[in-house]
Amino acid sequence: MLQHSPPLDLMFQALADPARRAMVERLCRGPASVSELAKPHSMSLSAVVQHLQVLQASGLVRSQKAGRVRTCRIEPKALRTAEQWIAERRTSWERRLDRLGQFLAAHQDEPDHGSKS
Amino acid sequence: MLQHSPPLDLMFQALADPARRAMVERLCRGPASVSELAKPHSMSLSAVVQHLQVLQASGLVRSQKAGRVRTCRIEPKALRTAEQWIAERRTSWERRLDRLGQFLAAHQDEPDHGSKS
DNA sequence: CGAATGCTGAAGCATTCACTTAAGTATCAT
DNA sequence: ATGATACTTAAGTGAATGCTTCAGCATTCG
Repeated sequence: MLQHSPPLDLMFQALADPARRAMVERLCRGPASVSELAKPHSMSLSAVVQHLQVLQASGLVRSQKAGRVRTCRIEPKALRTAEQWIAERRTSWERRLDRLGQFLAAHQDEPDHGSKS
Repeated sequence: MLQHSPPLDLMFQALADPARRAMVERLCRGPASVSELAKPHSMSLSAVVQHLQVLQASGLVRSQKAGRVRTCRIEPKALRTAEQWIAERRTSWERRLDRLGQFLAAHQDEPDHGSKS
C-alpha cells in the first residue's frame, strides 16, 4: 500500500502463465497473427484471444488489425521495465552484501570496541 | 503446453502482487521477521503469512525459525532466474531486429520497395 | 506460575482467472 | 451471392486468489 505501479502488476501477472510466456517467446521471433499464436496451444481460439488481451493490457504486446487479420508484436520497452525492476532489487541486495563485507573486513582485527563496561 | 517451468510460473505470480513486491523490496534491504514485514501493510498478520508462503513457494524467499521468531531473507538466485528469462527474450528480439536491419541494408538498392517519400 | 508475544492453521467468503461453448461480424475467395 | 476464414463478443463454470476471523501453540518475560 506504500506505492502503486499498475503496469508492473499486470506485467508480472501476464508473465505468470506458461501459455502467455509461450506467446511472448513466439512473438520475440517476429510478429504473428492470432491464429498463428493459437496453433501450438490445445485451447480454443477464444482462450488465446483472452490471453492476448491480458498481454496487451500489460503493455507487453501490441496489435493492429489489417483486413480480417490481427497482427501482434511484442513491446520490448515493457519487457525491459519488468527486467529492470528485478535488476534493481537484485543489485540493491548485492550492494547490501558489499557493505556488510566491508564492515566485517574493517572490524576483523578489532574484536571489541569498548561498547559497554 | 509445449514445456513446463513451474518455478517461473510461481515466481512471476509471486511478483505480480504489490504487497509481495513490497516485501521483496524490504527483504532486499536485509532479513526481517514476519511481523516486521507485516508492519507497513494494513492487512492481517495471517494475510501477510499467506503472501510469504507464496514467496517461499516461488523460491524468492527463504525463512527459518529461531525461538518464536521466523526470519525471512531473499534468495537472489531466484530473482536472477526471473531476470534472465526476460533478458533472454529481450535479446532474442534484439537479435531479430539486427538481422532485419542487415537484411534491409543489404537490399537497400533493390527494386521498388514502397517506402515513404 | 501466568501473561504477552509471535507465529500457525483452518474455515469462510467475495473476487478473479482460465477456460468453455455458442453465436455474431467483417473480410476475402470463388 | 455463398461460403470459408479470422476473429469478436457474451455468458457460464469450476478452481484459484486474497483476504478475513477465530482459535491454537510454542516461546519468552515478569
